[in-house]
Amino acid sequence: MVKEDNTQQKILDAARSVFMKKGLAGARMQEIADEAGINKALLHYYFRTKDKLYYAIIEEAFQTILPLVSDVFNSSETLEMKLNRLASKYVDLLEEHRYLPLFVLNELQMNPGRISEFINLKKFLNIPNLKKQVQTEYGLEFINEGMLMHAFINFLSNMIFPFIARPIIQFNLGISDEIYREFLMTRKVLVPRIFISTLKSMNEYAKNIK
Amino acid sequence: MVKEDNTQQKILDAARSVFMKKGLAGARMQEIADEAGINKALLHYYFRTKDKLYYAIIEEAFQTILPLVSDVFNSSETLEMKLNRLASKYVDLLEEHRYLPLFVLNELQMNPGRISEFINLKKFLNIPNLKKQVQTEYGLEFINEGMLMHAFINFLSNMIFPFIARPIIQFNLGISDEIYREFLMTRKVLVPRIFISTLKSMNEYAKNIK
DNA sequence: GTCTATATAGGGATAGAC
DNA sequence: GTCTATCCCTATATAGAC
Repeated sequence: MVKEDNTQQKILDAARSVFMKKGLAGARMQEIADEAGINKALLHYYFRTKDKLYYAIIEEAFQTILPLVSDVFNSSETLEMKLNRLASKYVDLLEEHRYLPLFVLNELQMNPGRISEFINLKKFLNIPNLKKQVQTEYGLEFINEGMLMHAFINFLSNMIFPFIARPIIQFNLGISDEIYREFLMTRKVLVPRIFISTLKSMNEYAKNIK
Repeated sequence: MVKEDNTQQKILDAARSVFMKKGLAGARMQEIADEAGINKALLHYYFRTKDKLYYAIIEEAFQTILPLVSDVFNSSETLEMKLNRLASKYVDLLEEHRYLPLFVLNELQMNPGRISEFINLKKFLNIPNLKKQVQTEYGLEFINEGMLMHAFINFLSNMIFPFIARPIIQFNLGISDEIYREFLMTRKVLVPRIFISTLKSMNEYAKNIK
């Protein structure tokens, strides 16, 4: 009991690191053991199978992301505040956990059903409520739910994709870690602003069509 | 020599399908052989190792994407036409090859260097030229290269991310293939329009700061 | 070119001592 | 709880017949 938490934590840290870089099939139990400074048998003592260890990490990953989103969306702030807070938190989170987004997206691609227990998009993406806020706080009365869907997906895309595509962008354009980091930090304020300006533009467009 | 092209093609088709779904480590030579309707030994006869077969598929994937982008960017069309054509082609391509984007992004994450021979972002992302077109065709004189970089990354994000995140969005929001397909098709015209409206908004913002 | 059969290694998992 | 040794299956790769 003395070292239990400690060893378990070391295993989880090592497993997270290896699984995020290599995925389930690519990861080696030996490599995880090495990185944790223990031997293979002990991995199986704590987590009976590779699969179980993997899903401990998957669950942990989702529990890292979700409270953050949930917290913002269940607040009673103005839309502007919500967006700014969400963008800011996202950038910090993904900057710290560089492999997280691709890891999560891969798991969702491989196994969309298994993850449903963790994620409930509907809970966060309350379109009717979003619509109300857009109307009362910005007076955009021609915005419909379809437009909001597009705008929200764009918001997510703009937040997450620059992290996923980071290797190729940085490598190919010869951008240093430092510069790319600044680029990402700028987006904390830029992306929410673009979300609003996009909605305004959509609203104008819809008004003129009518 | 009689069946060579035929068998080789069957192998490539099968390998593409399996590698895209499972990745390098997750794919099984047996599964590829089965899907190609041949046996394992023949795989090794045509492509000596799993690795070589994998990189044949990787190369093919990049050769599918790049001419498309290159073609658009080396044309002398207006910016609006370029964007519309690029968006339209992208959507059709990714709709047809559902696993392509995540497959490519994974490879780039795993092995950013190895791929550099295929991709030359600098060639496409000619920021000075883009800036000139923005100024002459839309009169946006306050747009600088940093803003263009953000706008272009947003454009890419908005095009690609909805395909990557498709499983979770569809599954979780209970959206049918049919409806999500319509959603994506709409973006052929929507995303270019948002690119321009974003630049206009940035231009206003920059003007007022000055 | 294509097959069956097999060599060889790698890696997940367990037994058992301490 | 932690280790060493080992089991055993799976998967890549090759040999060799046709």
